[in-house]
Amino acid sequence: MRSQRRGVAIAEEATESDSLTGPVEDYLKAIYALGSSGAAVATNDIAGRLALAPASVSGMVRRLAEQGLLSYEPYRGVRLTDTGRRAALRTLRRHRVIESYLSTALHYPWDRVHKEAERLEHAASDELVDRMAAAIGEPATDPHGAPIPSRDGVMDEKELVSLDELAAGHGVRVVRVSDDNPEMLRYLGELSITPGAEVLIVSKAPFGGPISLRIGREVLSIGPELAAQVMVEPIVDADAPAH
Amino acid sequence: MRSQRRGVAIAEEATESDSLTGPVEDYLKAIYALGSSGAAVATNDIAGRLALAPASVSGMVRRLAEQGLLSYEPYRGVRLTDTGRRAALRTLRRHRVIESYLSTALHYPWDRVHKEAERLEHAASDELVDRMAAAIGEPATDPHGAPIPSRDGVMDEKELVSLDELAAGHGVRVVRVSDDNPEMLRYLGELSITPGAEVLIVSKAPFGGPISLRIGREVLSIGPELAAQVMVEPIVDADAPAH
DNA sequence: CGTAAAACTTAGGATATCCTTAACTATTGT
DNA sequence: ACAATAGTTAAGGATATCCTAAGTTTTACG
Repeated sequence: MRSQRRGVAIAEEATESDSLTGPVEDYLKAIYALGSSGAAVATNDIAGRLALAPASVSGMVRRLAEQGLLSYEPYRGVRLTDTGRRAALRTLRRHRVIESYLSTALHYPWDRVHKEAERLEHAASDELVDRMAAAIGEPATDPHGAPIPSRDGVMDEKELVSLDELAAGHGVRVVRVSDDNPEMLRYLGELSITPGAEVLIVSKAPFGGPISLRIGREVLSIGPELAAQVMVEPIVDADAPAH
Repeated sequence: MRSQRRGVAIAEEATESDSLTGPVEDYLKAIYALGSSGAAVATNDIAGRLALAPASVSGMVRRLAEQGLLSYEPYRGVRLTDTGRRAALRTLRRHRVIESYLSTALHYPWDRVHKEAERLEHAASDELVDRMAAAIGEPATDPHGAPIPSRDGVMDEKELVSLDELAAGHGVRVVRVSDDNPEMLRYLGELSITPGAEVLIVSKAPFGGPISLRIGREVLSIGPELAAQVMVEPIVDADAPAH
């Protein structure tokens, strides 16, 4: 596990404050997301997620390693360093606070917050993000149910199952949906499948067939592809917390 | 007045929607500001305002002319086209709405809104800016008193005098102060010299001496350099409009 | 365990933006 | 008319990011 440092004298520890470009922040976010399981992240997966050629990722990843944002052993994948993880979480916090703020304070429809936040997250100062968070009561999650990292980079991700993994009969609460497909979000919104909604799985047809759900009095059915995007947890009575 | 078009086939009329980079928007803002008098704007003045070498401006200005954002005759200065003016006013609107929003909705101190807006103005969508403006009641001016262009690019600039141009005895209302010097803004804030404040010019010492002002019950004095940054208008009784 | 497929890297370059210095040219003021 | 001022072109450099093509390493598995 020989370190990669070459002739370059200094490591240029990321200045922490800012100075990260938009694309770099995007790399870090992607690597964070892909590496949540703790394993090293594969070049190809990063390339896939960012829609870039694998060779581009190799190059960028080397630079990020030189900046101390991640550790990198050629052919073995990358892993964020503490500095890199902090930077990723800071960007994630920006993104999600901005999404929440747009939704709550400016009444943005939830299918459009992602795109706007994607641009603003690279331009907003920490102060702005903190003020936004304070103004809307320090929400714990964004409009799609994704947890918002705290100022000092702590985020608690729940273990969740997706709606298509459960058999008929389960009563669940929607916790989170994926945030980057506006059309899907609009559709889910129409169906009232939003974080917090309580859903009963009425039936589930085999071989990729439709899943029938009851939400309040409505009964509707969705395909497994859509169901896979809806993350849920078992319903626990709010007045009688587990244990 | 031979046109500059070279071998390049198309003129690529600015796509109107966006696609302007941050620096380009800054050029347009600068040219707009310098050209308010209607005259052509000198290369050197643009360079001075943006802290660039004059040669850099020559280069950029040629590109902007090719994009149809301004008209440019070498050695004769530049003038914004309608397209260019609209783009400049859009950026100005963004900047000032954002400043106002930060101040009103997020309680930013007025000396810090400029810097934040300077970054956000290049990233915010028109929709965001419009929502911000609506949320704070479509203000007519930003926190420093600068008028906010309307959605469709109309801005009414008043004729103003600066505080150091007036003789003792005048009663005036502060309309506008320059926005880019945080320390000055903090100081003006401490003195309650903010847009809307009513000020009586008590005395004015000659040869660049101090100007003595009464604001409410306070009497204070400031130097001419500072006074030159404070734009005022004569007080007209609000209940009895002029004429 | 050897080899083909998959994953990954390096080499070499293209592109896009914006900026600079140095040297030259045009305009202007006296 | 000519020096001072203003402005221009030429040539190139800094960043930052991406790509294709070709080669190398790892992995899967017969």
